[in-house]
Amino acid sequence: MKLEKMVGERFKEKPSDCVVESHSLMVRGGYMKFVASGIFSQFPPLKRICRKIEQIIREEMDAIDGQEVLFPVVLPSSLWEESGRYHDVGSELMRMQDRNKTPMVLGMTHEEAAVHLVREYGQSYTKYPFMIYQIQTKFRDEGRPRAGLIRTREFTMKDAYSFHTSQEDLEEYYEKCFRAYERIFARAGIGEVISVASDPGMMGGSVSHEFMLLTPIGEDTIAICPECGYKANQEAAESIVINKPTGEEELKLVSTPNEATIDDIRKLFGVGYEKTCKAVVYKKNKTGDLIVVFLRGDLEVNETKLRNYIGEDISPATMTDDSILPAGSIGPYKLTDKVTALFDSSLKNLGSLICGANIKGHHYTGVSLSRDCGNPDMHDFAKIKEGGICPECGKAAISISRGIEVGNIFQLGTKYTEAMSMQYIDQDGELKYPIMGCYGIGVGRLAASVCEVSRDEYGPIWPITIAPWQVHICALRADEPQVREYADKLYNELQREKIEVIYDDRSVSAGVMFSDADLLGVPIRVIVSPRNIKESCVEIVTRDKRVNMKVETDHCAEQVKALIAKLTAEIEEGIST
RNA sequence: CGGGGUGUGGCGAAGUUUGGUAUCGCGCAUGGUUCGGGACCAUGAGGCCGUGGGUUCAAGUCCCACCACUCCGACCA
Repeated sequence: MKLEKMVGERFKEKPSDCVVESHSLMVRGGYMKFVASGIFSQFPPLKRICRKIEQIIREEMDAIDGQEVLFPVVLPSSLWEESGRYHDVGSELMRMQDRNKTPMVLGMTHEEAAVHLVREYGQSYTKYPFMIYQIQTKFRDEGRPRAGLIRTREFTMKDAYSFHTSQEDLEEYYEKCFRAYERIFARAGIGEVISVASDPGMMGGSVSHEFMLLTPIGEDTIAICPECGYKANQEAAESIVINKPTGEEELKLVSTPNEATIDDIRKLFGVGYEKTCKAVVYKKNKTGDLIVVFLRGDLEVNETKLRNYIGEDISPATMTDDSILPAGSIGPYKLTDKVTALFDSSLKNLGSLICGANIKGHHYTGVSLSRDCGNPDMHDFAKIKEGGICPECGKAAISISRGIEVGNIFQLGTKYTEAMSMQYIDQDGELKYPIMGCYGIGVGRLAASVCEVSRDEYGPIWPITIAPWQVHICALRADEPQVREYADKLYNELQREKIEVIYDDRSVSAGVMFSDADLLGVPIRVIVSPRNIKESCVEIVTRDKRVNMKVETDHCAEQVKALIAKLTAEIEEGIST
């Protein structure tokens, strides 16, 4: 490919609405173009990167006996009615009608389609286990797309679905897929991706993992224990708080006209967090019923845990002056029975708390939950925090990081096969529901993630395994016959060797040529110039600046090939087999 | 869904307070001079100032409505 004729253009100025580097570089580098919020077209460089990522995924899925299939983008709503998700899912599911007014949806995930495809096939236990996967466009009408390709509405995703006749078999396959994912990320050049335990959410099932690339711009929060290696998404991590038992004190009503927050209370009474009790109010989305969560003053509510406990959707409720609860003065003692009170385990052993009195501008001191509030049950509703206690090894060593979720895997169980009546006859002639697993990777997000962690101030530094081209020839002063003659020859020679090469023979200044090359991020660059030709040599440099050498023109092609082999080997070395 | 912000040639911005000829840089085209990190000179093309209404002799600028995009938060199967 000649750069001269490649569609898309590269430019210097950072687009005004880019807040993360991968987004800015991919727009500036002519990788993609904005079409609508969360919707992009891809220019050749990005398309090539995605194709390579897809190929890696394909090879690894095939290696664990995956069978590639293709589901439709547009599905009849009736299929989603079968699983019950047509009504469970919110507005992320794009709903529409076809010309006959039949309700249709745009596929945002394909569990239903997968079950639909194989439910006649899978009628006998002898067919199991098997896994089907596709690489295809998904559409999720996200409320808030952001950060370029990190969170889009339309995106390409590899989604895989496995079917088993026993939980043990699922677990064994899950483990195989886990390893395949590690190989995929390593081959894509981001072997540093970690796996974390996650909350399965409304997907159903029990066990699930997310694959996270740690970076400050990530949308997920992850708890890591450096002592024992425990890693979990913050929303799934158990929060453990151990309080030294405190003695009980006399209950006293105190006027606190100006104290509404925990910090106000601590200042007024000169106490630590172990004396404070925070109240956070939520409402059930369906009924509007209020729920108050009480927890120790220094902690925050983990809404995922709360949602899972309640079993339905909730959202934060704002208390106004005419609400039944007085904002800033809500407490467990003498609380109205019109709301549900829940208690976090962080309040255990605390015998003397300062709590809101449920009277505007008043607090009680000396509240004992066991003595005054009927000794309520306590559950884990809090977010684990920096320095918190590790649920695995018990040391107070948890560190909190941000990460991009580049893949996830779930043990689904029989949620979909039951809902959609997929059954097989087992050895004993009994009818049973197959057990499912599902496994996803976002292709574009993975490309953007690599860019995010592998770049410098001038552009991306693509790993050779997913780079849009392997070699970039910069012919400085291609108007000089000797330069042109040699560069043309090299270009043809490399292409004959099936090396992917982008050739820049434009009559532009060296600055422009190098800047464009930096933005394209091709790992190996060959510089042909009058200066080099005079010495019968060329320069071979790598985008990451680790290699910078002059070689004789006659040996250039073989040196390039050796370098490609070396860079590829470096990436493959880190891969477990 | 809650709260902010922004819409002016392809890109980045000024102009809006105080209404009066559409402005700058980059890019693009043509010619010339340059030539190893986004060169220089000259000439030129390109904009119903997000949309619709209103006020006014006159609206990018003031008023009303709408739309789009974006940031923070919520949701994200």
